[in-house]
Amino acid sequence: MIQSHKVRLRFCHYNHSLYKDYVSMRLSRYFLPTLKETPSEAQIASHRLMLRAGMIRQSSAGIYSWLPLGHRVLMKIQAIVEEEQDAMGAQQILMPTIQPADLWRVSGRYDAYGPEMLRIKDRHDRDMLYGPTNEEQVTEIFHDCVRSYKDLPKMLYHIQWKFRDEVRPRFGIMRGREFLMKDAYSFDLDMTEGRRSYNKFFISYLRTFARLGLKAIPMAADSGPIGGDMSHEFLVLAETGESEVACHRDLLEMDWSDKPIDYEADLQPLVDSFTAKYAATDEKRDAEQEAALGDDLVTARGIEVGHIFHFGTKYSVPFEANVTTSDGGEVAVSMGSYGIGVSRLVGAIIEAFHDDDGIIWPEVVAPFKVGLINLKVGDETCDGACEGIYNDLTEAGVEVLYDDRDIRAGGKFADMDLIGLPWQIIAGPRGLKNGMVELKSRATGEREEISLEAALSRMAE
RNA sequence: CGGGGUGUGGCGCAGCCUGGUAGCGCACCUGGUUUGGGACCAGGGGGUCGGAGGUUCGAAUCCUCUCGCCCCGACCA
Repeated sequence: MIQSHKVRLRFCHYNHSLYKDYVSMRLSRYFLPTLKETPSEAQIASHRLMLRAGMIRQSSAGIYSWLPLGHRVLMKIQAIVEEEQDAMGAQQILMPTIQPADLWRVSGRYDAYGPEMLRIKDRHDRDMLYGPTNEEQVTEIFHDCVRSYKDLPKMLYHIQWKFRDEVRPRFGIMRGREFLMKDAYSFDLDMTEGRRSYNKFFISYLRTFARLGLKAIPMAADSGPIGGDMSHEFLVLAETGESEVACHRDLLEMDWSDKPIDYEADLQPLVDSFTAKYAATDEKRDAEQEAALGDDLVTARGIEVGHIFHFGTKYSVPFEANVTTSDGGEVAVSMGSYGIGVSRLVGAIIEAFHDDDGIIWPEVVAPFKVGLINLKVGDETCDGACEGIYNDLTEAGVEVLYDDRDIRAGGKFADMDLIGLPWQIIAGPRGLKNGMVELKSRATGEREEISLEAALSRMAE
């Protein structure tokens, strides 16, 4: 019943790295506590649907447990983020969630950060904190381990739970206090080299979000103390976005999901082709430029899913993260940091893909590819056909969620639409008499009556 | 952190104003009838009404304090 197949995803936020086979499932055994009614606290679609689809449960304000269905999606998103980070040359590490306050005293941020930082004391009465980010930690590691310009450039990333004690968490996991984030850090000899790293992340982010089925628009962001043009936010357009944004229509048309990128080539022209076009978050909008765009102007609401930033020597100086140069001198390395809100992406994807009946997962992150509905459990023909479909698809490497529960058809349809698997195979006694099943696309709602064999080969493609 | 709201079984809610010992729908369990878009009948289990103090013969209900959660705003991946 449970068989290994080619769908492999990596778990990485545990103590050891391991590969896990994602398997098909029988709904009668699956932990999927769906809700018919909407919990009153959920205001926006993604929050509502994640609770109703049994993906998450709230623990306290802005803190959630991830149930099997939600966890699967989260891990799939994480796996795609990892693949794209690996592809651009970043290396995965894993830093702690709990950090010593002393580390943050070096950069001065222990006092600067304010009540958003969750502060803890250990049994020895030492000041600790639950990390809201990891610049200090990674810079210390770099300081300890790297001496020479010959070791540069380096790009390190990790995917870890972070905590920011938001005054007002909201929108479910979209703005929780605890959240899963990919953050990466680049180390270069100088700003010029730093820009090369920055550009790699810029392009890599376009690919990552495109692969997830999202249109994420890079928009100039406040670049802080360093100034210049080396900070961008990536925003997904969605009705329930937190801020009003505007951009050139052309930026909506980009699709990087299947374009090969040579990360060692000069990426500047590519980056320029995006940054040249107008794109602004609400606080950066410019009425004059927008008027000039005319029909090419698009305004919408946006969800920030990524942020890249070059900050030079802000941390390398206090941590003395220096390298020797080719002429025997010594310089503090030039650094950048690059974030992707992994858990937030789950919400962002749902905001972008849902209807009144439920979620509509893009296939790449769908918890299962196919939902198999047995319309008459207990009927020999139906049970036999469904077992066959279930086993054949699973063996072919297709993830199937088989609704073998002995409940009414309406409940199965409703649950399947709610959890939003891309395809439904509906098998009932009526069609099976002639060897036919229904294949329904969740996205279009289209249903076609096709032979059992055709359904199998279509899904196994 | 300012402003507002809310807390009654797993979920959604009524009861509170006008105190008399807790109710409805869904879900759950049992039996039966049903069975292609969230069935019906009968029976059943589950709640110290967020917590503490007070008023009273008596408090879900009135008073005081407190905690949780949600919404608007400011702030943020």
